[in-house]
Amino acid sequence: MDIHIYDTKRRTKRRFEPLNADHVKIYVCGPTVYDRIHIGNGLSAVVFDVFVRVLRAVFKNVTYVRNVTDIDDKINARALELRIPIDELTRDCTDAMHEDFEALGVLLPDVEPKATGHINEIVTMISSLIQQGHAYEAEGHVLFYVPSDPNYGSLTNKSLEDLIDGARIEVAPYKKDPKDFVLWKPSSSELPGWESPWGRGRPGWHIECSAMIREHLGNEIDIHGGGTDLAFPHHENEMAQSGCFNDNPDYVKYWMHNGMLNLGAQKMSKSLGNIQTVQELLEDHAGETLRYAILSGHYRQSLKWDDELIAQSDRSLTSLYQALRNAERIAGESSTSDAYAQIRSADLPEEILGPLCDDLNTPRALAGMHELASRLNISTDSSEASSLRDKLLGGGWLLGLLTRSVAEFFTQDANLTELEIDRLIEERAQAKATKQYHRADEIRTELLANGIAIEDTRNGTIWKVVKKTVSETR
RNA sequence: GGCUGGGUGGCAGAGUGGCCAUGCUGCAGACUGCAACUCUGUUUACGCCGGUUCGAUUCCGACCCCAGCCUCCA
Repeated sequence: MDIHIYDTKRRTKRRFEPLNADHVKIYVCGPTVYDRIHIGNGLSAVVFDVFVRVLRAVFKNVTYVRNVTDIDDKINARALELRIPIDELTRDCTDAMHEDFEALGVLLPDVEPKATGHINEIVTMISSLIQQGHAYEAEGHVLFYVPSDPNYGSLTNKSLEDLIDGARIEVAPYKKDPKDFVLWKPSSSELPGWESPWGRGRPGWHIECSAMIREHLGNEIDIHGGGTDLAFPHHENEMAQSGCFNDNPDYVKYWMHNGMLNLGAQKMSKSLGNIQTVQELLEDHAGETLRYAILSGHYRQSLKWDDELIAQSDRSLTSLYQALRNAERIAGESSTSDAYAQIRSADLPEEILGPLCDDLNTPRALAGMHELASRLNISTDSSEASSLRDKLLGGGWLLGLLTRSVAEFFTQDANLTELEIDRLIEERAQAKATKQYHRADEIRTELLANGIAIEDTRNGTIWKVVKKTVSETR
């Protein structure tokens, strides 16, 4: 199946043709680790997680690299504030990030390089850029000389004049051109630093990615991803460095950028302080619910994040699990979508894979999931139900949803033990049999007070945990 | 100011030159002892103004509004 992706640089949707169909290479910018990640970071990770699942369903061999920026002035400041060593901070934050990603159903990338592990490669690239006349040393800094790159601005369609007009940054006196950006900067003795031809120092942010891409994927890659807020200046600068280094400004064949997650009318960002961490959201919501909420919008659009979105997502996700439960009744034992990890495109449901291949249209893919669920709910034939269930789970695998068993999903956070619940349900069944409906309703009310809702089916009574509302939680 | 991307029914959110998106919610029925679940049906749409067209939410143009980027950010 063909994949089409919107390419930020060409500003159009293009058919994806890999450089080498036997080996697809994708690089995505991960977070800077100095604190708990927020749900906006989670969005980016989830989006590219789904995209890589789709790539893997279509291509045999995919290498997915997602970096961790572990050297940065904010990290230094945060470590100082907490009075802990810098490497302890970045290690703890990276561990925490892995926990949060896992809760969101994000699989590990093939390689997760850290900037600090690539200093040699960084120094090599900077030296070469200096030699080629694209960079220069000044007062212990090495700067990229922007006017030396005829392609500068071509990723984000910026003219050099516009950049000067809109410049909000103070121009350091040692810069030859106000647009020049730092490749290497000096470190005082108490800051992390490495010896280099330009003295002890540390790399600038943009050069890290150039170096890690080259080290792990080579001089040319198929796809480069990240948040749209990284397009300028981060990716523009990275393109300048790598493009000049290789003399190939098109070393990235497709640029993909996810939209921002908004809290209220504004982008969620650490500098604005309007963030919700994944950790705190997980206190009240299942990671899978958060993932559904993220996928409910298209990845290039900004997503308005609020309690209503989460509540709707939770109800929608529940309806998918309910269909799976129906399937269990008709077609017998069910499994989780994890069982579909190795399945290739030909065996995955067209209803879900099709939309995902069309520039990762997750809202339409979810619509496809619900259409499958509806067909499952009206099905009475066990082989048909079983086939629909397989499709639902296959689609679930692509989206990273339906990873829990039906039993697990409906019994999450139960207040009573299963034994107690079963005993009460049995008592209610007897009350019903003898038409003591008052007692039967009493038991139902009692269960509900403990967060257990029951449903009578022709095969007996089943139960589930009802979600706590905000007022009940407090 | 420049550069991106948007404005769709109560909410979220796809999509299309003429026909059902989908989910949640509301309403009415079926099922049920009553509920719940499920099913069936159903109301309210495409920012504004022009143009092209037999016909535009969808194409073209102007305008208004929103978000992102132009500083660190996913």
